[in-house]
Amino acid sequence: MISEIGATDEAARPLRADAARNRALILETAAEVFAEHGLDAGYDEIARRAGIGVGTVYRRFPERSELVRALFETRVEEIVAIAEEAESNEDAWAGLAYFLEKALERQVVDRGLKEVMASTIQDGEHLSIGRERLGPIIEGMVARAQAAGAMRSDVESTDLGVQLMLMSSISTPAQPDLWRRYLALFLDGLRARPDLSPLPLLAPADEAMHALMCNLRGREI
Amino acid sequence: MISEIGATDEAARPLRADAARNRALILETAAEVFAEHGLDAGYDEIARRAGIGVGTVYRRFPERSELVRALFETRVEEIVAIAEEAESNEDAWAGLAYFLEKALERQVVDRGLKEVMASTIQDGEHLSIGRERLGPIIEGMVARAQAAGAMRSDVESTDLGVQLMLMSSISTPAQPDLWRRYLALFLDGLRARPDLSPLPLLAPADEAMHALMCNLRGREI
DNA sequence: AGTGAAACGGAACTGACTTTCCACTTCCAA
DNA sequence: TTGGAAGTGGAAAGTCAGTTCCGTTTCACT
Repeated sequence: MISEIGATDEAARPLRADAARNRALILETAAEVFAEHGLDAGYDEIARRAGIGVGTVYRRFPERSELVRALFETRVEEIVAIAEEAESNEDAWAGLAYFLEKALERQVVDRGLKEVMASTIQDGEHLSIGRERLGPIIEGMVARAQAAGAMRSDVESTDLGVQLMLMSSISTPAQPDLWRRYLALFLDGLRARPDLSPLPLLAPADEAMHALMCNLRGREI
Repeated sequence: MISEIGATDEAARPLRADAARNRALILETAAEVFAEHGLDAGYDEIARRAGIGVGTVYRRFPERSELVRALFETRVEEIVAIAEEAESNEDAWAGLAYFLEKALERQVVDRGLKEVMASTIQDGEHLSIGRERLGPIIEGMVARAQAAGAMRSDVESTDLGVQLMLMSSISTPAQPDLWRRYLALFLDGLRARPDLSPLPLLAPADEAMHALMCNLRGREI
């Protein structure tokens, strides 16, 4: 309740001009670094690229999770928004395909986002956003696509989650879009067909899916 | 060309009895440790579990790659043998499914093996085994399965390699066999169908597939 | 302009791992 | 049985990334 300049978001005391400038610089640089190296990237790499001291980064974001939250909250929201947009498509199958494509477009090029999406539940106290909201939306679309006879009836929404995370690693410098090939293949396998035998085993439960996602990129919690 | 006891494999000078005993113990223990933690597991963990000193492990296997080779050469051969067995199946589609299943059964429970299979080319000078021999066999089966009209004609053998590596990460403590579900789904997507649109993009080249596999589990080279 | 609080940079510290080294033990051949 | 080469265990040294600390600089307010 004090002044106007440099007050970035949560606390009440405004930052000094140089501090605010550096904070913005850190966010900008960290976005790049996390995209390349994931959420475990060293603060010193961020500092080096930003041309500031490590101490400055630590002072502004003593907890890594604060930095992660500041960077990825809106990115996760964006993906939720994509899901909501997809949901509004009358053709649920098309909606699902759209969601998978747009989500992958984002996750493939940003390793940090991929890791955040793989957590997005009780990650400390942060980012308990994504999956809780995404889950029900995907579930609804899956149910509608199955009811419409477009999607085989023995898949569940967690199956899509698992495959989404797997496909988000499929990219090489030579063929950055390679994931599109496997998305197409996956979607073909998802279609309802008269002659399919039912899938073996149960679809993973939500927590199982989460555990799996964490495994996929070494990250704990 | 000297004696008989304790001569383990390559060099000519035999090991002393206690050294030979420890070497066997190291191999036995390292197999476990690598299966759990992958090829980068610390020598100290191996030593601790074997109840010997770290120095002993370093003296016997100064280069990690020697240890890896000693442990995994036969395991890789085993997988090549599975491929050859699969190849002998008149029904190429069934052969491919058999190969994927048996290879996954082995890779899923052994993180070390998974990593070795992801390299198996110019890994130092070692283990230049697997893919060079596996590649042509899979290619042949794919071609035959396509000629027989069982498999869609727009997939290639490298597509199978990519998916094999991805699926080998799908396992949770609660559902260790979960990969079987996604293998079934993948195979369904692989079947020839009159109504499929062709897959987008080119299948990855051999080196692209290799680069991808390395990415998948942080391991370089 | 002057002053004190805030912020800065980067050297120093920390702790986890990896590797080497060496005083002591074990084996084996004479 | 004994001499000495081979082998052993684990402490010490070396690495390396992550974090803290503090002398110096910058800012904002008077």
